[in-house]
Amino acid sequence: MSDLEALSLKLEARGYRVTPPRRAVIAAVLQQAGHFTVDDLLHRCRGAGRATVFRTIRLLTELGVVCRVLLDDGSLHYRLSQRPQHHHHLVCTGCGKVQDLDDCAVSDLVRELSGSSGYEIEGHWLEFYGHCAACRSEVLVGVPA
Amino acid sequence: MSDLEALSLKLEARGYRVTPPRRAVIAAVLQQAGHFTVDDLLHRCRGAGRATVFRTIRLLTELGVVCRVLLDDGSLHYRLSQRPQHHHHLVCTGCGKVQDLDDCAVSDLVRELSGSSGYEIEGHWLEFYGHCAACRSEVLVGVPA
DNA sequence: ATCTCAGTGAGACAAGGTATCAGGTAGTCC
DNA sequence: GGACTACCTGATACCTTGTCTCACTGAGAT
Ligand SMILES: [Mn+2]
Ligand SMILES: [Mn+2]
Ligand SMILES: [Zn+2]
Ligand SMILES: [Zn+2]
Repeated sequence: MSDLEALSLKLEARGYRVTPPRRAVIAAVLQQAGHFTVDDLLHRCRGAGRATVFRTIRLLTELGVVCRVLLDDGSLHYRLSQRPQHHHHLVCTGCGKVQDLDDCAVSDLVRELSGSSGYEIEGHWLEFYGHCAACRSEVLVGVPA
Repeated sequence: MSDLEALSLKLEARGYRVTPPRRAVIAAVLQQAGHFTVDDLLHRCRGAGRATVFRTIRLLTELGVVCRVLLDDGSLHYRLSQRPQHHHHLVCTGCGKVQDLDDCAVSDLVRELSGSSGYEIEGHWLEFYGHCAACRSEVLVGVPA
């Protein structure tokens, strides 16, 4: 079964219709290599209007099919989710490569904070930025000894 | 010395002129209770054009006078900084109250990740969301026993 | 007095996203 | 099959959060 079929079934199981525009958006998402904006998608996806692309991305986000990636400049990108559960990202600011982090690194912290702060903590944002090994060695090549 | 004077000196020390529009923006910032948008500021601040308000907020952010607060919906607000150093926030999604967290809770984590991931980690975003004690007890009042 | 340059505001522009609304179409019930 | 309905669609207007352009101003240096 193709990824597209699998996602179609997932939508149908949730009561959503799998229409040609939605199929087009999903296909475009599946073709994206790394993280992308809705505009990227629009350029690679004839067969769905702008509003529908935004609506479908929102849908896919709610279903956990894509995840939102917050870049260091504050802009939001999207990305085909590699993990169904809650997780965070390590983004290379050189090449844009994204590493999904296995587990939520702050769950202990959240528990601790819940106790000490008096707040009931219900959510958080966490993203890391840096340079991947490949981009680091590239930089080194350019630097005189 | 008033806060306004102190900030004026800080600007001058960095080589910036303290002009009436800048003074107006700073005064408006000092009057804000919690976090605010530039639009909030514009409504409470005659004496500076929109572009200047944005420019001044950017300046104050660079100087560490205000900090950016990322809300759970992804929108960016600003806030008079209570701590000069790098820190994170705990935001009440009920009343909007912001708690500044003393230290960066993920610095150990960053070090650990730097080793295990092969990335050189240079930055991160971290914000927590929840309900403060006051908002929690309010909710309880509304809930039937 | 003149020069220079940081700062200014009006307004254009841009990105990213939502609201509106008339029209299309899939599925359902008879 | 025909009628109904609920979902879905795209064009378009609109909104927010900024940045850019550009002619102008005004402080301060010489
Ligand atoms: Mn992810
Ligand atoms: Mn802060
Ligand atoms: Zn890289
Ligand atoms: Zn609260």
